[in-house]
Amino acid sequence: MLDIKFIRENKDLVKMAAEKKHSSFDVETLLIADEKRIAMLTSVEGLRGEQNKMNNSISVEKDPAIRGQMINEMRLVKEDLIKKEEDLKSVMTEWQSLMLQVPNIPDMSVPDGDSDEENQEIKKWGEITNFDFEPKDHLDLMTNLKMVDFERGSKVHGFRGYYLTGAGAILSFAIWNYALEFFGKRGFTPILPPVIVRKQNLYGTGHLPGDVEDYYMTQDGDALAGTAEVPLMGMHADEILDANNFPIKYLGFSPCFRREAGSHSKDVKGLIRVHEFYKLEQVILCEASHTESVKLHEELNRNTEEFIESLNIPYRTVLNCGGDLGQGQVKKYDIELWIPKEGKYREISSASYFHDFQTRRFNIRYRDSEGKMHYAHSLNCTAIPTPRILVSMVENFQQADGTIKVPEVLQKYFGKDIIS
RNA sequence: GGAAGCGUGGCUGAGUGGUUGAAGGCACCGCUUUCGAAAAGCGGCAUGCGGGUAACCGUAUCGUGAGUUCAAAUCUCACCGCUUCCGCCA
Repeated sequence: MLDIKFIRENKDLVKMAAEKKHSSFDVETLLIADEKRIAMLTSVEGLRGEQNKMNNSISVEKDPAIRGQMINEMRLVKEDLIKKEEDLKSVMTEWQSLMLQVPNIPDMSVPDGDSDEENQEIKKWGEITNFDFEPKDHLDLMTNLKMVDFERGSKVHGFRGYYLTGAGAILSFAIWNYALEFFGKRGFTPILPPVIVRKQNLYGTGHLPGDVEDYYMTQDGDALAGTAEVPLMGMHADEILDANNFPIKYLGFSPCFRREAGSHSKDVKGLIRVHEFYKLEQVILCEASHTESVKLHEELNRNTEEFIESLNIPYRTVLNCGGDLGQGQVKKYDIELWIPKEGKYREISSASYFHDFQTRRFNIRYRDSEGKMHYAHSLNCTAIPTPRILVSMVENFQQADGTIKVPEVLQKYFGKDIIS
């Protein structure tokens, strides 16, 4: 959500934002609705004013005859008011629905482009793994080592179902424990949030109204969150935060549910694209300063890069193009890990900042040192997704005999240095 | 699942139809006093929207939504949330 005043004063910017994000949103439609809204509001408020004034006179009037006459007069005003209020309400409904579709303004540094194919590589780390044998893909490797069971996974869950078994399960716990320690050292408070969330939280983060098809819903109308970002942001909804605690840093750990509607032909095999997975997610709330947002955005992304570096997996970082940005995102980096068998990098992390786009929707505010109220800024970045991280880990660290070396930093959590 | 109660500003807590955006207290911010501090005294202190250069004016907001009424924090209904008791259960 953007400030309507800002939209009015910067309609060209909003128009450019929609174009850059390849959104069909038309700012002119909103501005017309807004003019109507203001006109109706002014007229309704005028009538209400009249009513309030008269009501005050009625309440001090002692003479029953005069009083009765006044009340009768007010009946007429009320009829008029009811009609005007109905008109206002329908304009408001249209206005609100349009307001929810306004895209946030992307940063100047965001490149043009239609899809993830046009994201710009800004960094490459590590040597691409060379094998003196024919490497296997993660399906074969993990199935052979009984780390994963896709057949029974789809028997029980259906398409995209999987079981992590034995070493696959233990390795996941090792990663989670290591990540908890790694990010804990960087000032993040670990949180286990609820994942069954009210829909309003998805509106808050900006996932709705855009992506309705992507969510599993319960019979009570709640949604299963696709990321801990949702409950972590909802956590402070309607609160006035103490600015002394900024930046607030949370490390959420949660199951993540994605219907993957519309991606049926993509990544049909393996652990890249699944309906449920676990993710550690970094979320930050900070003061309303662009500079601070930018600084923390770099920091968040760097945290995950350093985490991957400590695992010694080759990666690259891309700057996402306009068409690959979410509605509320100002700028985004993706971190992609090298997948040897596919011969390409695959996304495992996404770092973005939103300015006050989300906090406006969630009504998360704070007072500055002068007592003035502001919406906080929000940011988030994947810390580590499992099992997706396993794909590149097992493929990169496989050996000729089909066993897998455990990254050094994980060994103390995994208990062994080889998966065999 | 059954029963009862509750939901007011940053916090606490009055307020059951009429000049109530809402008493009192705490916290916070000024000033007085003090060498300084504490204490005390005086004053200030909600947010959104619209208008105005501004002082300010109008309007809305007492969990949410609908309703009754000339008028709702106050009455009615629904929903949401919380608390307590009983039952059930991982």
